[in-house]
Amino acid sequence: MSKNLYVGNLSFDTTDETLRALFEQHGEVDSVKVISDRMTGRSRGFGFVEMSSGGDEAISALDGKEFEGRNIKVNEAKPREPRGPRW
DNA sequence: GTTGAGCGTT
Repeated sequence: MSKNLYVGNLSFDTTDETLRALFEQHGEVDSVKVISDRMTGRSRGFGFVEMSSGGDEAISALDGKEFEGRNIKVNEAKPREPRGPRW
């Protein structure tokens, strides 16, 4: 079973590969996605990590820890919401 | 700097 993790307060220098490398130290990373504003292309400062195992360990180990100069927040992610009525 | 997206038919 996989676990979906939310990672917030990320540095704007953080990428999907750096995030993956960080989480792979505590479990099996199934997929990583760093969120960026699709309109501007700039970083939003947060991302998501899907882990096949060790997700719980990664949360307790990486939550509140400093990463790339920023204190990151890690916890289980919630289902994605609709993008909106129309934009 | 805080909870993702797709532009067309998965």
